[in-house]
Amino acid sequence: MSGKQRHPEIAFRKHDHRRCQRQLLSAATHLCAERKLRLTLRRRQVLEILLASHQPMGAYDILAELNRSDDKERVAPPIVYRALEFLLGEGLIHRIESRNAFISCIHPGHHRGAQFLICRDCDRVAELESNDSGLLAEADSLGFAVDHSVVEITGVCAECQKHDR
Amino acid sequence: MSGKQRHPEIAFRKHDHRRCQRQLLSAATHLCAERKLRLTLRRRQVLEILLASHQPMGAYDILAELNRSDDKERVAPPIVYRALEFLLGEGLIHRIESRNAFISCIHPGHHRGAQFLICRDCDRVAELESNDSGLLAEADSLGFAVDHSVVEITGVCAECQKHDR
DNA sequence: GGACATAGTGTTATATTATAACGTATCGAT
DNA sequence: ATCGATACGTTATAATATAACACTATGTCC
Repeated sequence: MSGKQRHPEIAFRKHDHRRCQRQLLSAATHLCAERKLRLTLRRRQVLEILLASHQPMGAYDILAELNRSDDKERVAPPIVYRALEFLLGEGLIHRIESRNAFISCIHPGHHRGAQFLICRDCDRVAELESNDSGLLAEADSLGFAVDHSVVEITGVCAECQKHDR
Repeated sequence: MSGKQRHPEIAFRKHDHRRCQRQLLSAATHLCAERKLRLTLRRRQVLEILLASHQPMGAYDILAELNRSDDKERVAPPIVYRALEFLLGEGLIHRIESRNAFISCIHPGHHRGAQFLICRDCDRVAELESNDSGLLAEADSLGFAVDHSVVEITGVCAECQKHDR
């Protein structure tokens, strides 16, 4: 499988996003098949909406997007939240706590907490995979059993700094 | 000034909390005086409520607490949110993003982002002060200008692990 | 010490984010 | 074909947060 390595700062660079999207959706499909899970219509729709960009989206933005396409069916919040819950659980998306928002994962299926650089100008988010070992070691030395870690760094990305702020 | 050093895991240990509280309130008072800021009634009340424990509290919990004491005056959400905003701005409290909650800072006035260990059993929160230099270095190498960092690690504290879960 | 500008408060209303509860539909196994 | 389990659809509502505006207190300039 070629082209699978995605560098962390992909969101901050020009890239063939169509291809990126296709690959990630395909990865999700395979992952669900392997795990014998159902990537149902709603789940796939929500994932596709998130895959359309490397920007975090609020649940209600996703909802609006779902309701935009067809002018017939209107869908209610629980539909979206349930799909998000599933996708989070399988490591296909992440939640950005500091924004109450959700974003597609660029390393689908890796459960271990990622780290995010969030540009406050353009709102793009880079997903890093440092092993924040220093901190985890410190937790360990205090006898603290780590479940999950949230690391979200806000600032201004290189691109936006060029545009003079 | 004696007894000023507070170790990070203080929340997870028995300690003279009355004293801890008194010192932190006094530190806040001095800090506001130095900075020529007003630690008004509402601000002090909210800070005191947060200082009463090392546990994060939601804005509406704080509100309820404010409204409990006197049975006369009822205060509305903006009062609380404004006080919280001030206290956050001066580094007297922190926001725990993953819980939509607020907690008193054990190193008042230090603005740089702290790191938190959050016990999901007892809800106590330890405030660390690692320099998560690895991550910041990585941000830097991507040309990303860091503003603020959120680091929240959820798990089970040593104490709660003893109680067999 | 009165007039002014500013910062803080009080109040109402409302926006935004998230979940409870319950009935219906779909899927997969037998 | 039936059954149990999972997912969906729907209504209502909970929990968190802010907008907007009038009023009050504080500091400061003269």
